[in-house]
Amino acid sequence: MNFLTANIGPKKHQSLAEQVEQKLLIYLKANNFNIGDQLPKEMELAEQLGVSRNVVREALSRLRMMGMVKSKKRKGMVITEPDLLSGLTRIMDPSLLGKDNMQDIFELRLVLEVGMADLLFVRKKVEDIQELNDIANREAADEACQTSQAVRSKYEVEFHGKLYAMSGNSTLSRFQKMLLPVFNYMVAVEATLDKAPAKGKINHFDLIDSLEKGTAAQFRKRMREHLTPHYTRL
Amino acid sequence: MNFLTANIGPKKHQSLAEQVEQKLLIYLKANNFNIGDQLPKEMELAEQLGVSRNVVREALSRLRMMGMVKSKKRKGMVITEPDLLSGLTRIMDPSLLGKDNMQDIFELRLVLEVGMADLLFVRKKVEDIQELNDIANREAADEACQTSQAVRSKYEVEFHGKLYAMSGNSTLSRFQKMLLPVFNYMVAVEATLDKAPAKGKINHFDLIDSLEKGTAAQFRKRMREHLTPHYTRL
DNA sequence: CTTATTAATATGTAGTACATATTCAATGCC
DNA sequence: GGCATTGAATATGTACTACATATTAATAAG
Repeated sequence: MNFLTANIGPKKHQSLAEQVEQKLLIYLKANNFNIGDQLPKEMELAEQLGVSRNVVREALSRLRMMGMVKSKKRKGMVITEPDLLSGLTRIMDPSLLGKDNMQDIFELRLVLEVGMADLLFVRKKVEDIQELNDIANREAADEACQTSQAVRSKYEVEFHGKLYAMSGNSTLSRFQKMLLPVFNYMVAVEATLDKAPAKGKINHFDLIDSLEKGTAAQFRKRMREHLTPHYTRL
Repeated sequence: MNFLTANIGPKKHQSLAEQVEQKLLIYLKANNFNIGDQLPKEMELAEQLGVSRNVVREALSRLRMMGMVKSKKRKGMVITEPDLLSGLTRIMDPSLLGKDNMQDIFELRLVLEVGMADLLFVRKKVEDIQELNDIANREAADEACQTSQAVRSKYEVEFHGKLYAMSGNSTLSRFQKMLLPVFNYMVAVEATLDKAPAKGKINHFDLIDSLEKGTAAQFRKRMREHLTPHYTRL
């Protein structure tokens, strides 16, 4: 049973490459392959699917991009584990995205940082708290924070980035890094609209304090408060 | 200035298709195109990049997959707005992903549902509350819930799906739908490990009640409590 | 038995040819 | 003149061939 001949329904005006991509995905999902398993060679796939090798390669190019397969010169192709964020890393850019998508991303960040609390409390380590304190202390000592939004932003990114890293969820952490340009863009737009990015009542020390001695619920509340300036954008 | 000749650094053993993809991405980002703008034709790109049309098409296949460009037979290619989740929709499948990635996704769901509270409070409508009540009432009246995990799961999905929809964040909502198979798989594994998916102390009516008359902070707390059975997996 | 050479293999790249869909212009008819 | 039809032009979509490249396997030489 090879599933390469699966009927993918009456999609309208789909190119062969798209159809083949779908069939390959069905094929991969249905056969429960393991990482490292060998795939048929391009020519075999082309014959089985009744298309040219060219079309097969255009479809495989997509799978390769997602990290689902890897190919070597004479070894052929093997299954690999896809990268969850392979697509996002390429398109997470203010110059490529529209207003709605950026708003969604902006909101997503707020959701993540407030919802992340339990992960942090489960996985926090004393060294982590120490590092957060270091960042907050450097921030407090840096006079440039008073005048420069860029400097403020630098510490903000460093502090919150550390929180994501502490979550122990590498997908989450990677997502945050990708999200930064979009978020910064949104904040910049915010600034031009005279919606001053006023500092919330809760600062980084308050967050650390809660993380160290408080509860997840309290931390969420403080984080929500800390992010209040951004929540006005909803 | 075309940026197609951008130096993409000394990446080792990259195929031409990958290199061209990168160059095209740089090209698109740097030129601040608008949706609908025309792109050079494939042959022109091939010449400018010094590669065959074949290679260009393999790269373009990826961009098409992400929804960044659309091409029509004689019109050529135009810029379109990429789909944030085009990659994820393809790979979000338990049979393709490994343990770590699935754990990340599992956690992500918990983070999202707890962190989502403020979006819900900003955007909730009376009809939404009504619909949530309908779901919860149907669930309470359905005796099959006592015996069948599948039936319980059905209402669970429906209720939480409605919450995502209420968030007003379509990316978030779409993500939830894609996340379901993975989450269900994790729960199924959970079940075999005898970690009974005991019901939390907070049920759907409690969540509705909070959403209707309470605060976001309270809702987060209840949602966290509602999800407690799953939080044991952290 | 080990090493060097050679052959075989599957992907990567180039190039040509043609199919297909769509636009645009020219033609011819009323 | 206005309008429909026809036909040419164009860019993508698909097929096919040829060869380059890297890697493995087999073979020959010492």
